[in-house]
Amino acid sequence: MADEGNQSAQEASAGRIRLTERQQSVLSAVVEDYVLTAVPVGSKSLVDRHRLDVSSATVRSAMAELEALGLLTHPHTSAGRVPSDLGYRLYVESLMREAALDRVDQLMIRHQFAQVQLTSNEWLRLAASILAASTSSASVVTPARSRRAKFSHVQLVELADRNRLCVLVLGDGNVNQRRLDRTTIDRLAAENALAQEDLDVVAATLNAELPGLVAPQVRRKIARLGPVAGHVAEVVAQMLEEADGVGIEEVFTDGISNVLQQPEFAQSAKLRSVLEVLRRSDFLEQLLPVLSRGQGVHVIIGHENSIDAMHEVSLVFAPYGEPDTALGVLGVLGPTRMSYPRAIPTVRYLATLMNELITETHYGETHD
Amino acid sequence: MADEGNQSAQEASAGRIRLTERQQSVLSAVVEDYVLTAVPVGSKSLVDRHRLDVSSATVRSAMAELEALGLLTHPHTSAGRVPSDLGYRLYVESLMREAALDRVDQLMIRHQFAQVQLTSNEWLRLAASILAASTSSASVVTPARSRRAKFSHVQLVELADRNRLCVLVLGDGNVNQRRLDRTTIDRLAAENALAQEDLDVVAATLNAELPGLVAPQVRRKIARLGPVAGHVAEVVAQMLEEADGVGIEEVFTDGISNVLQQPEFAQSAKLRSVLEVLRRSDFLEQLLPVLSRGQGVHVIIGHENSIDAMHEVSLVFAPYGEPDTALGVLGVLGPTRMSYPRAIPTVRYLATLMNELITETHYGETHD
DNA sequence: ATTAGCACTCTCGGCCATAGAGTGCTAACA
DNA sequence: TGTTAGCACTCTATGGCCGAGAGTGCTAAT
Repeated sequence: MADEGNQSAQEASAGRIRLTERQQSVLSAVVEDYVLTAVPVGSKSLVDRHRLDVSSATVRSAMAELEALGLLTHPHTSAGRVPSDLGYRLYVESLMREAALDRVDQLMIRHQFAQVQLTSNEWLRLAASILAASTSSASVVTPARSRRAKFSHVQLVELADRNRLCVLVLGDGNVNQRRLDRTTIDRLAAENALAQEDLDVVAATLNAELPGLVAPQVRRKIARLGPVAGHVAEVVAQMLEEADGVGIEEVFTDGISNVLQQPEFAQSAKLRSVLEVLRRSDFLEQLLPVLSRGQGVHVIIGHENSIDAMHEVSLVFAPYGEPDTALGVLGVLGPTRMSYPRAIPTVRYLATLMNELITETHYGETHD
Repeated sequence: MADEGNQSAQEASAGRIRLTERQQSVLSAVVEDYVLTAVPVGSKSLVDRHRLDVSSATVRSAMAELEALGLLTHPHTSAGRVPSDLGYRLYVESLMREAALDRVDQLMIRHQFAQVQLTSNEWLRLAASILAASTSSASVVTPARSRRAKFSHVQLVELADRNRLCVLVLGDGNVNQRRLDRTTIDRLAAENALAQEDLDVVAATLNAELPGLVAPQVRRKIARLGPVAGHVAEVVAQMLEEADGVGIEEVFTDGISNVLQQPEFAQSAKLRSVLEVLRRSDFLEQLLPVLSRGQGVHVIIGHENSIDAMHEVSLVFAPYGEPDTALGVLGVLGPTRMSYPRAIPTVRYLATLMNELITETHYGETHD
């Protein structure tokens, strides 16, 4: 029930597997115990913890069946059972009872956003921080960006000396800035257009001509804008092109130390490669196909991930924003042995919350 | 010779210690070997590596003397010697032969900055990335910020629906943005001033009245600006106040996995607390006193750091920018066993480079 | 279908012995 | 007097060994 895209190429399907009542409850119990303790769980301790009214022998045979189905594994002959990636998958898809996020948690989260008037970057930072804290995992949040940046507004600002700043507001509400380069400055100087008043005139021209346009359209207009405005429009076009290419380098991360804490990453070498990937763009490209699969929370467990370095971790994340205007991703990264029943509702809630913030949907002060 | 602020309260002084020629070369050799191998270095292997034309017994006695002075330590009776924090300090201050950064490295770094037209945030990101890569440590870069944010320019932008964006350019060239809150929007709506033309008028008013002012001065002017402009000025004042309080939450970090790689952090628990500190503001407060001590590279080794979690790491960093207008910090964080002869020139070079970028000093295309 | 019983397997911790690295000391030496 | 060779000593690291404990899988009984 957790996932709407469960038949995808990369999220292995556990759809075909039919389990008996008993197998289901044993698998659930194993997953839950293992998530909690990080220790392979044996038949004896299982019946102790979960008041199953059967003997350990019965559980043992159920475990053997589950292992034959590829849902559990055996670290070694005389150890307890550990869920396999497929086991987690089945658990997430059909065993886990998923509830909406706790009312109290919802309020607490919402409260933090209401607390301060934040700029959009700080929303992202806050979202990352909340995700990390309330799932005890690492979190990742990307800004919501339009796939094709549109011009909305430009402003040119006089700074000290010969420095002039170009502030560009995009159609999705994001703001980019860049200092004008020397050759552009020279051009402006040649036309005697370095003073703030002159800059305002240039900006006004662009603001009249360019709104709604994407980079190539701006480029096509450059010739018609005259030498000065045209030169600035060139800069604007460059900025739009850059904005198109990205959404990647601006990733907000938090809670890495939460993951370091987990016993499976005690010998830090494993996490190292994961961090490496997190920092680089590869990993977001990995998420892109999922974005196209639309709304909802997506779960990628261990080896389901196409990136080798990510074979020991799971991702729970969701897109937010609106596909046509501005789209971002947020989610958490933890060991495969993470608490999916906790992570999934949290990610879902944060995604809807960010949706609201982005579209400013909360007309009234509805605090729930 | 490395440090201009070596007599500070927190950087323990090794100034009083006089060493014989032999002691000096032994200490240097121990530090250099240990930095390289991470293994306690014994008298025998020392004479082998560094063609010292003395016997191991001689080295042994020198080592014993250095240990008595508190410059070397003994993990246990029959292990080799390891430099103490004080040992590193002495090495850094007077033994290490410090050269400027390699010409080739300088060019490579400069080339990367010249490569693309970057926005200022991407400069910071790039600086962090370069620092991390070329010192194999974690790096930290904060944006250059004025301690008192000054108003320079504001722009109000119409977005979709009832969303209006306030873009504020500060005196130091930084740009902040914020979506106008509901009550401000209502106020504008009441005065029928939601259209872009009306917004431009409001912005023009503010741009005429506020340039150069800091937050409290803006507050004092609010009453005189009329209902609409006054309300926006209120928002501007808030934004200025926030900008005053910070410089902290915006920290660019890179290369954490470099540090994870080091054997001393193999069992990740140690690094965890360091990361925790890095993420939080405490650590920058720690650096603030150093900023006031002025230009130059500063080194804080292990226990010299007042933060407990940092007792196993060293910091090498430098301020950049101009004290009065915009000031930032950049540097690296690594195990105390880091290569100071590599880190110090690199940090120094990056600081001067960022200085140039910030003041746009490179008038010509001087590529060296 | 479930369970009790049992033999079997494997890990983990402790223990011991050994090898090796390195020290500190002392006595000889230049 | 500073340097060196030699030597006894100490401590770690490694590997082998053993026993305890946990857990399984199988079988026979219910």
